[in-house]
Amino acid sequence: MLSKKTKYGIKALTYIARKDEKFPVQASEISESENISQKFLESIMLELRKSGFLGSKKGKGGGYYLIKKPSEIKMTAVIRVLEGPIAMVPCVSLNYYEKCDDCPDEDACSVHKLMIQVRDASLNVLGENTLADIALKQ
Amino acid sequence: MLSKKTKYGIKALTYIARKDEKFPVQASEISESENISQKFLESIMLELRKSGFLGSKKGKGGGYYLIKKPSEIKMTAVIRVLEGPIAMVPCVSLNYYEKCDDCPDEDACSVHKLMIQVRDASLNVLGENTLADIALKQ
DNA sequence: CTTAAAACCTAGTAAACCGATAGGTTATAG
DNA sequence: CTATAACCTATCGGTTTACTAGGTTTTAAG
Repeated sequence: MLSKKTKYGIKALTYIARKDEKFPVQASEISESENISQKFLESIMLELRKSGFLGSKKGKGGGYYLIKKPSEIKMTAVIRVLEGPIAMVPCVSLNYYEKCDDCPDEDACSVHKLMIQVRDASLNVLGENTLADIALKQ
Repeated sequence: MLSKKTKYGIKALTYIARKDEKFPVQASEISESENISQKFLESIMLELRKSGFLGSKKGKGGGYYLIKKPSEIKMTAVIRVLEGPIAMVPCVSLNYYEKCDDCPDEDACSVHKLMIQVRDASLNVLGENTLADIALKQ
């Protein structure tokens, strides 16, 4: 299951991408429009800024803005930052690999074999989709 | 992330499928061979029996056995029973659908749009794979 | 008939995680 | 100077996860 954090983060990025304006968008505006707890959203925006997706401006008229073009933001990158690994099992994760302590031989493991396929399928979808793609209305 | 419960459940099913013997397999044997806590595994086996994947025999010489042929057991079915929905968001789940309370219009939701694609990709892999496929060694 | 084995059942529990909330501080535009 | 909005830290109740404990029931074998 996708965490609310990731879901809200993607929604916020989408919101900003759809506005397509020069001046920054406030977290309060997004939280109202998207029905997201403001304080919770603030922490997510902060994370998106620190990880290089957003820039910010403090004070009156401040807010957040995209640093890159929506078409250059892959959903794999967003999800890896907010959610963590895309793989369903650490032992098939490309970016967060961890060996299973119970499993002596990965190549013999049926779960491993299956989850590699699931990972590749998900990775394919999330790698093909950019923020620009999902921000398109309808 | 896949829960240990699901992971252990799939490993147990694989173990039984690979033995390919007439007489039942004990939970204790599986727990030892696969490094799974016995009591925890017992509860999983019970669930797999109650959901129609396994049959059981009590007492000495008892154990668990597959009710259907491995090639007839789709991984979608196993995962839905042990893990729950395959979709990453309830609003795109086929078997566990739930409306998001924050989202007024699913068709306009970027997360929805993306997660439908991820769901279909995963469903495709998990629907194509049976227990027979993943139990194959190598 | 007794004993051991194995499934079956119920309850509890420590730790982690999630989704927030509280209560500020800092920077900036007007 | 004041209002605004990002930034930061801490906390917290609820839920889930991965077990563990401690049995009961059924059955094969001696």
